[in-house]
Amino acid sequence: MNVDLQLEPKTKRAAGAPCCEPVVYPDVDREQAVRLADVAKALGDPIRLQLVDVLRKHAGKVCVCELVPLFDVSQSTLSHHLKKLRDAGIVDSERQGLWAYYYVLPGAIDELAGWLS
Amino acid sequence: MNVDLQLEPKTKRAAGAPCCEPVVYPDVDREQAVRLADVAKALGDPIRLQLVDVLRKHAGKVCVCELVPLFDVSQSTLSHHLKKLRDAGIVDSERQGLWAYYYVLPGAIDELAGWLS
DNA sequence: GGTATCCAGTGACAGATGTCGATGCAATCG
DNA sequence: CGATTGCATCGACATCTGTCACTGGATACC
Repeated sequence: MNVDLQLEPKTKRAAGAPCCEPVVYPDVDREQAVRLADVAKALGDPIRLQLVDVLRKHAGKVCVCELVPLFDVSQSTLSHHLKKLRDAGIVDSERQGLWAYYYVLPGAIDELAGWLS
Repeated sequence: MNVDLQLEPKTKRAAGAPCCEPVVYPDVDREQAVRLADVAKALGDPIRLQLVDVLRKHAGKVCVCELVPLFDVSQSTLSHHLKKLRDAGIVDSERQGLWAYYYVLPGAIDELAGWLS
């Protein structure tokens, strides 16, 4: 790796001529980029990232009432973040009487992890 | 994996008593979460994600004039996205006469990739 | 010097985001 | 039934974000 092709000294193009043909193209198409970016965006907040971290490491379903005291935000704000993670397909929830239990859906994160590696 | 500890039926707490003690804690501290979230946020836009994809796959330094025609946005918008990636420490640039060449800084992405895997 | 080219920055603007308090709602307890 | 509890949603607000047209600075050519 690190091929580092030497920067060929481009000469100024002739007046009116196109600058230069693109020689590189995206490997991921637009559609996949939107999917991956959606997941990355959902992880682009420290609270949401820590939420996912807690849920992943716990390897089970965690009650919202255990999550709220871990963060320095109001309960409604945390609920909002959990909804964002749900909308991004990263987590899902399950009602059990009064309580709601959250857990990670492994698939969505794996696609981003695969692209990053 | 998938231990799936059975959801113990919590009984309603006594009036005034705290709901339940948190038994799970984040594995990444706040500081690391901010760093990781910053990188994820920078990747949270399809154009920026494709930009990084192009730069990574090309394994070299790519001229801005090659990047512009790949995307359906104005030059100034693309420059704005490149600045965001620079600010996040994901890419850096190098001037060569009139042209600017961008390339990926491997480190920043690796930390996020490690956390995701 | 004068002109053309590449690219970063500015200003503007609509829309999204993070946050809170207040409210709503279903389930549970007494 | 009435009261309480856990959680989602609403309304409001300030801030951030993505986009464009325009400007400006540096470099290269004639």
